[in-house]
Amino acid sequence: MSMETWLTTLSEHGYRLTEARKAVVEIVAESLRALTPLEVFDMARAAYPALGLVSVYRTLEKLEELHLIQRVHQPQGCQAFISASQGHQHLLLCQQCGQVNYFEGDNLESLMAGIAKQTGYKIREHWLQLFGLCKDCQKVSS
Amino acid sequence: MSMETWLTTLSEHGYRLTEARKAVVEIVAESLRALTPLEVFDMARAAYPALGLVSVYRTLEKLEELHLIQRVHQPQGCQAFISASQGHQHLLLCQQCGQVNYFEGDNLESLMAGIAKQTGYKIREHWLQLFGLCKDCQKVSS
DNA sequence: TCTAAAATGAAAATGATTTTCAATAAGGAT
DNA sequence: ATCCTTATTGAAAATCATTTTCATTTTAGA
Repeated sequence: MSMETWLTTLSEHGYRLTEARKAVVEIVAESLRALTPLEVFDMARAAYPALGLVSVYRTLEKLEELHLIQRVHQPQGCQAFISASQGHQHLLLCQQCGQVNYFEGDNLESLMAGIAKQTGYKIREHWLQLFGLCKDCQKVSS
Repeated sequence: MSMETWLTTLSEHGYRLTEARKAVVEIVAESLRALTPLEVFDMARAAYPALGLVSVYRTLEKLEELHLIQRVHQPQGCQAFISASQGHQHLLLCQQCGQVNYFEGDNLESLMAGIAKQTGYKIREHWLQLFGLCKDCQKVSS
């Protein structure tokens, strides 16, 4: 999804299109890896120096609320965000360069049904994330 | 695993057995749900009122290093810890009462092999967590 | 344009975690 | 049992990320 789609979505939900928001959206929508609020701040200030860190937090909050971005949980921390490619809710992260890939995990249904039966739980949500090395980083580190 | 096993492990790794540590270990080893440092602090002070919050942080750090506990990631936050039942690295959490269950996810191997083939990634680690309602909480909330 | 309301950035407040440090306590050596 | 080295402690201060407050600016619809 492109920057323009995000801006339209923000606008459609009654949020105004400001310079601060455009700068933040531009960075996050285009990034291939998960970024922390501070990283977004630093990168977005290149295009809009007056930007305040507070506006980064506030914009990320709204983008998350609109499901345009999602929080990425990692052993090193859970403050980073990445574009939320609709439908593909599972992540594959490169431990070297941080690049994020999405994949579908349909085969999980039978596993979850089995667990539900075994434990008596009613399962309502699941998280699956894979960590590894992308094609490029395998070359470099080996 | 019992409190005694944890204390023995700490000792075997050169860590001293202090009252502060015993109080923390007792609470965390016995808990069926993930606890935050502050929760551990409050609960452990019942047994050892002189306990400082700093010692809770330091003890949790060591228990994690020894793989006796693991951090639990949830939409609400990622500061809580639970006993790390060896071998069963996957979690099943009740969204109502917070109870944690463990399960094995062997069936994942073929899924991961498929993703690796598709994407060219070398997968080195994975996280799988299920969220839902335990048997008891299904009764209550319905 | 004009105007009401949303959004801003700076500064202060908050909350969690980490560091510093002098005092204490654990546990191996005696 | 006692001593002695050193890990560990709790309190206070420092740090760091995030949130709140607030006076000012900007947006977008009238």
